[in-house]
Amino acid sequence: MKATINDVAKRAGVSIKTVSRVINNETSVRQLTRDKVQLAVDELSYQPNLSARNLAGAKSYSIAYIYDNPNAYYIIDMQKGILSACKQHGFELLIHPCDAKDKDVSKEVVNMVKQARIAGLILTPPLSEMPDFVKSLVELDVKVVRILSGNVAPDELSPCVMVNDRDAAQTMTQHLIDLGHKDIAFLAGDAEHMSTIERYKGYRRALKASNIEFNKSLVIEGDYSFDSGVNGAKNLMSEQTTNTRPTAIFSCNDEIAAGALFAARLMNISIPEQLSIVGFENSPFSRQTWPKLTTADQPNNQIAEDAAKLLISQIRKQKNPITISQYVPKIIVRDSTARCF
Amino acid sequence: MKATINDVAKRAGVSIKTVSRVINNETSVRQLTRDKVQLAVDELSYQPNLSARNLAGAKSYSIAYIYDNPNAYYIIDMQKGILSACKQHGFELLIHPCDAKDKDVSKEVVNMVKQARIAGLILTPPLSEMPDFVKSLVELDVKVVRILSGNVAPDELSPCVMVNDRDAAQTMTQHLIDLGHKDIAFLAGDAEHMSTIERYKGYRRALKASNIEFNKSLVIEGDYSFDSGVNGAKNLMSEQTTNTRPTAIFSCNDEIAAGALFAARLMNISIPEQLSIVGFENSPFSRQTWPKLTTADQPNNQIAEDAAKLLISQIRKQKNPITISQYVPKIIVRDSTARCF
DNA sequence: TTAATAATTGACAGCGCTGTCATTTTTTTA
DNA sequence: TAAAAAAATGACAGCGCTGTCAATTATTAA
Repeated sequence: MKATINDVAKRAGVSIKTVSRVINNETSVRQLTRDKVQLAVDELSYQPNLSARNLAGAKSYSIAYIYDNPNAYYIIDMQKGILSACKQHGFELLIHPCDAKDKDVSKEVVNMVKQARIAGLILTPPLSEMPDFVKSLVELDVKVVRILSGNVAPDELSPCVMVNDRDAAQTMTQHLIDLGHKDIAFLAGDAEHMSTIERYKGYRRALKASNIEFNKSLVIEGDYSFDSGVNGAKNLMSEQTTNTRPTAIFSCNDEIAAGALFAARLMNISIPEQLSIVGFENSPFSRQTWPKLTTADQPNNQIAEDAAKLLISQIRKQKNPITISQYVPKIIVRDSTARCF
Repeated sequence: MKATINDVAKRAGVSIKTVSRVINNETSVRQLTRDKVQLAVDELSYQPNLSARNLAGAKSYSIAYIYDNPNAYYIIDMQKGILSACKQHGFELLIHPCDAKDKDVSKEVVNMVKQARIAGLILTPPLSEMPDFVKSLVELDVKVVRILSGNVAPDELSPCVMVNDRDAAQTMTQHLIDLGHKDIAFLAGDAEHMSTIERYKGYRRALKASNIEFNKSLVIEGDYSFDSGVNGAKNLMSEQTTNTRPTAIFSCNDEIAAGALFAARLMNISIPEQLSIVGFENSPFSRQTWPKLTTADQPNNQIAEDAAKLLISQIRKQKNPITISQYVPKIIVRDSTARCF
């Protein structure tokens, strides 16, 4: 059956406590002893019992992934990355979906953390962007790592893994500019989301870099939904509009872009001949629209694994763990963009 | 801080063991005592420590959700349903993604179950449809509940929650027939998946019920992918084809349908005027295609919660738990179907 | 070389709960 | 009514591990 720490101790000819020291990577174990123990561990393919550890120690070996994100693909990817880090370090993962809009989220999550003796938390947008929420968690006896949009962490509350949407958005906009577009519209996601803000900044920066005059009427407020894309594009492209009609549309995510595509179809505007449209996120369905969407992809799996590792090293109080990784999403050019007519 | 069983015992004026009996719903506790204890439990909002339980008892309070399904929305829904049942019954959920195509899945999962002292497993397609895989798990000391396509469980290996794709597919096909279609094609998913088989049976049954002659050349083999839909529809609708060209296409899922939509666009066939197309699954993007897809929706959340409850009652060896719930997906009519021209 | 110091190692209690079995209380039977 | 049977309760060990602190061994200084 399953080996216990006792079996390992006997086999290695040392005390239980010494085995415990080795598996916990504590100092003050002679190398010789350490090797002996490690050998026994390997031979018995021993794995510490998480329940016993959690029960006995002051430490906890559980981390939780708290999420509220409408995008299932994102969550699944994150989850997989986190799980993989957990497996590597002998941690356990608790999954906790919640509703960011609920005014009691904070209380609810705090309770859950207290109840479950959790060592650390991973937060993704939009939860990671809610300062009060984050603060109430940081004040507990848990480590927190946030995944966020931006170049620099917004505060010192916790280490963060940053996704540089700004640079990606700039590159994306530049792609449009390189195709000869000058009248490039911006279909925003939820205004309070950092991803929207960052993508907007990147968009502006690209225009500026190419000396293209910014036209405020080409920026349409909205949210991260298909309908928002439909309405935004209608707005921009309808016959009655008094604005300059854009020749390209930057959408804050793929859903918005899909909405814009839908609207274009409605108005008999052919894509990409009469209008270029780009998305952001590389959701699976960005390959299943007509035409397939040019979009930006981020390695969510990797990001999540890094975040989890960062969290675990925080928990173990290892060296200098406030490393803030930065990822820049990569542009994927497909069929929804073309040279300006 | 957090209340322990000891606190409850003191407050209720009974022994620890009696509290344990109450919270485990054991018999042979007088109603009066039970009430006293329950009161103390409520007052202290006591929740048993899972680690201690797992460690002390022979029983385990962990169940695992093993999945391998490309559809993230499906997994997230399932997960949420399971989580909700777990919370209600004080169980813990382990998440374990795996790769059904890997020849060592079975070994890998078996190991994981042994390692983690898991009381039960929830399996969804395609894992739930792999007899050898299921068998190797059932032989361990764990309860298993499967979620499957069909009317009746394929075997006695474990209790199952059945999703009646057949009836749903029949209704869906009938919808097409009601619109005057007679030449209805069938774009299959992976041939070995029960969902494909069941949906096919429903399709055939609907044709038969309306005395429509079955035309084998309208059935196209494929898999559950966008590309499969593209190719299938091209095949069916191209100019050179020698077959009857269908006036409607039944696709085994929304991705295939989206592919068919894509192909139709390529071939300048207008939907739904010249061709009706239906999907299956009600994935979010079925609302984001042009035109929006008529599809079939199933209450995954509820299915998952039921499956988890069934599993937990199995674990507790309660009464007669081999209840096999049956769900019939519901047709959602949108814009991709129209009366036959 | 020996005493003093530092580095390793181990003995033991106890985390919060459940299982076993003994004890007490209640109910039934004669 | 007492004795026997059944039901309810409790005492206690122990699940596998970690924390504390004492004991042992190795290393350094004198």
